[in-house]
Amino acid sequence: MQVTIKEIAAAAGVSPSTVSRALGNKGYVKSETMERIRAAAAALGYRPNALARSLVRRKSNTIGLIIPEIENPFYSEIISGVERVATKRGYSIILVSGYSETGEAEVKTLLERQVDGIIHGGAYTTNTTIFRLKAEGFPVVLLGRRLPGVETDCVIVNDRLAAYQLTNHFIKLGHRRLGYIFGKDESTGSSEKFAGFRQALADAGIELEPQLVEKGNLQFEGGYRAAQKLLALSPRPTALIAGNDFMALGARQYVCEIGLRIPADVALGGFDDILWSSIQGVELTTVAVPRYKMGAMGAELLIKKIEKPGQGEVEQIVLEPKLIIRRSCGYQG
Amino acid sequence: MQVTIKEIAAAAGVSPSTVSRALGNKGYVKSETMERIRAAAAALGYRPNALARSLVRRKSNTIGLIIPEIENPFYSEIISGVERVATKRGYSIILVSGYSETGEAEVKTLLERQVDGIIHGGAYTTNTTIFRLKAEGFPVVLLGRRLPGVETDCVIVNDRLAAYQLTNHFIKLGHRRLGYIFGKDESTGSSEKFAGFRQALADAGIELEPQLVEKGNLQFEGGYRAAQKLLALSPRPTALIAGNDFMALGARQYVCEIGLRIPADVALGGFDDILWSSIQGVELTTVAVPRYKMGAMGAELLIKKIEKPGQGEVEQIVLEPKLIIRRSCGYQG
DNA sequence: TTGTACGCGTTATCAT
DNA sequence: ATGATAACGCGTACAA
Repeated sequence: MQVTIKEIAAAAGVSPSTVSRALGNKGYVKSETMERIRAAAAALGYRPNALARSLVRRKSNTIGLIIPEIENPFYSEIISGVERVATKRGYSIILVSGYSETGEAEVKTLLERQVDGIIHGGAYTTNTTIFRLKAEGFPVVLLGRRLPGVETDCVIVNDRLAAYQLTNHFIKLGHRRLGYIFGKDESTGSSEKFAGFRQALADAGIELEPQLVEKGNLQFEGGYRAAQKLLALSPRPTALIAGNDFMALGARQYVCEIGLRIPADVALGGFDDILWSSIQGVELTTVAVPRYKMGAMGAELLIKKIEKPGQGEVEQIVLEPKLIIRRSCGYQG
Repeated sequence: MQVTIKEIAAAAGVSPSTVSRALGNKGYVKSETMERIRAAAAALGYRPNALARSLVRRKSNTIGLIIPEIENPFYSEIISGVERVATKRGYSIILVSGYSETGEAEVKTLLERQVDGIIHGGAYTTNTTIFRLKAEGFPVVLLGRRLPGVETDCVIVNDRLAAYQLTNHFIKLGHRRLGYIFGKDESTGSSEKFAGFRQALADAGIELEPQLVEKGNLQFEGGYRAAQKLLALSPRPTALIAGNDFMALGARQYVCEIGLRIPADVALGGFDDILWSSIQGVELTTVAVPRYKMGAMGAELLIKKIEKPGQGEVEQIVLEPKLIIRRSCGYQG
């Protein structure tokens, strides 16, 4: 059975409200009775009921974390960052996966559980639920992506710049026929990267042929299939750039299977700098995304919005990407 | 402002309790008033307050998930499995990381939040908190490891068998001088695997030299350093087996760096079959651990314990490992 | 079939 | 410095 504040009151010979004050060190309470209460609480093994507390305080100290595809290790560090900061600031996190496009059900659950705010780890542009929340003034922070048309608080990376730098690097290495593996229409990150890619080509006076762009859906499989199509073209592209490392590795898989060599026959680039990309033999040139930091700053931002509501200029934190040059692009340091 | 059951009652011209019954379809309620209430609720945008509900029901429909090192992608799929099942069964999950050895603080938070049960994704043998919980009859399910001395509900893999099969495979390929990279003392999984390793050697009449065993702490770095030491021995071991793929990849990194070839100069084996292990060029021979399934079954088991308490024979679900033979062991299919 | 009254465990307000 | 009281939002036994 649960030990409640009442039983402590009885044991210590005081009223429940005094116990509440003593344990929460609010208001005045004589240090002597304080002791008695503390002792009784310890003796009985008292554990405050956060539910009851949240109910009366109208604040749960809980934040909802929506992650699309939890099984995708890309999100591991994001979750870690969020968790660490949240814990430090006294918040617990309720984790849900965002498989559905609108996120209707997930958000509903979170709101019913009275979360104080929501962090969304990969909202699609089709997500109207987030839109509504924002309109109601409910604290929401987006990670990695924005919702076009709505100014929402978010922590993102400068995807366009990232893509520009990466593409530019390949161009400088002499590549003029670059295949591009696009992510997903509904993700602003994908569009931003593509924009950066095009810009780099344009600045170098290279015309982009439409058939050099394939969609990969952000998955390993998608990268594999996209590479299949791109490498069937003639003349073959001399380099492939994928919208994330996952797809780049999928492409790599295909390239290896048909016996081509990276980077001799096909150079390869990606985005994110997931752990795989660095290991011997893979050594993928990519753009590092500070995932842990993104999660951590997202949590900081959300908590700030929760605790200082109203004075809400929208904050959009833009992290700078970092080009990581490895063997797959053919560059010899 | 929150829309409560009272406001619906007022809008529909009934009492709060009637609304409660209508929305929860308990007890009798005329279908006509039912309609009125439903309509009012929808019109006002009613959202039940799970906190209040949990308080009175004395059940939160929430489970705590403790994961050591969330940023370790090994746990991604476990989390995914737990999340999926929990959601389907109407439970939310509160995620905490288990950095501290005893897990004292994490568990305290979870209990205060009134979780109905706890899933622990990697309890160390030093964890006395879990021990206490179990003693109190609180629903707890362990994943991947057991606590020696206490019979707890858990979902594990047959680590000993896994190690036996893997080692045996190497022995059959002709290796007699095997280096072993041990995980972590506090993890029963590590000890079990080591036991399987030794057994395989013994059955083959190979004596185990102590210096052929190094500790790797389950991390990439640890694997790297262990390989450093093991490969400095002379004669050099012809094969290395690591307690998990992470360490195996660390070892691989070192092997590559000093210019040795896998498997020609050194064969390599691991455990877990994480995604990396399968990619071209790595192709690590390993033993697959069904992580998603482990999480999913763990959640099923815990919910079962929560909903049918008392009739508690301890259930220990043992999943069978699966040997995955790839290039790194030198076997030519 | 519906309403009344109370309790879940806690905190906050206002007396004392 | 402490205690009585009400309230947070909901569920339920009991009465009507």
